[in-house]
Amino acid sequence: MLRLTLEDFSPAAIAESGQCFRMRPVHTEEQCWELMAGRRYLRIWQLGDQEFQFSCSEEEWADFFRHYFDLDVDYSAYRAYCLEEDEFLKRCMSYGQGIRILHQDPYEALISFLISQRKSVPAIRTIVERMSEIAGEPIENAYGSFHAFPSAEALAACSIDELRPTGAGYRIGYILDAARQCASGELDLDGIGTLPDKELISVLMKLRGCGIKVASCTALFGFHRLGICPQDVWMNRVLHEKYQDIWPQQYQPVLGVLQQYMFHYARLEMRKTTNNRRIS
DNA sequence: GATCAGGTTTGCA
DNA sequence: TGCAAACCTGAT
Repeated sequence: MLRLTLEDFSPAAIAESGQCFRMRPVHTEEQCWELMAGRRYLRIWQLGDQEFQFSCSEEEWADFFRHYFDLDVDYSAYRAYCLEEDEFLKRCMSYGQGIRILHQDPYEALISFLISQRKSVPAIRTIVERMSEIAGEPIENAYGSFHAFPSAEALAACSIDELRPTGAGYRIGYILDAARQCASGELDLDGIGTLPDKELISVLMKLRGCGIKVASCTALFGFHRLGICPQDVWMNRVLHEKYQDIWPQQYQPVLGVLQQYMFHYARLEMRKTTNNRRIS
């Protein structure tokens, strides 16, 4: 158990920001979240604005989770890219204060975002959870029974019929293809980690079911390429309505981070205004 | 029950 | 090169 004061950290915003699918509120406890990252389990309690308690040891924090939450970086440096006159982005950044771009495992990100196509966040969560139950290693701890994210080898060994109960539908073929390529070494995710952004995206896009959106999400959330901005329908609407279809040049180096604030804001605003599909 | 979902592939002009 | 239809199924 570990207690920390963190200035720019919001489990609620991170869990809802659509970048990961295995972090969720624990409803039986106040201000509490849990997550699986690979085979690691973590529980987080928010005790005050900046006061947190974590279920891991100091060693596991230092070795893994501190980096996982990108806490070695000061996000005010990213927010400083905001143009003085950009009131919209200012509102998004204030709204999403505490968002981090996680250092997720590239393979986990790839599989998760292959599933994400044409699916809502709750549906993706359900599918990932069931996939883990079917092919992931069981994990027992003081908080209950869980399943690790299935390894590429475990997934590759599955048949389409075994994965059908996940509800992933036609995406199952995409998942199996990708898992088999990772397991066989045909696709070396560690190896392509050194490629420049554009080449990384184009290698990922050779996978079946991996178009520009899924490749961009994998690059941003799995490879931490902060200049890459996944353009989905929400971000297209923001880009069109707020930026006349062109991102400000100055934003390019950290557009992925700025995008995350905008996406989070736009998604929750849209939910409120069902009649008027405009973002204010 | 209908409609849509944070897309991609395929087929056809 | 551009566009629409088809794809599976859960969530609302």
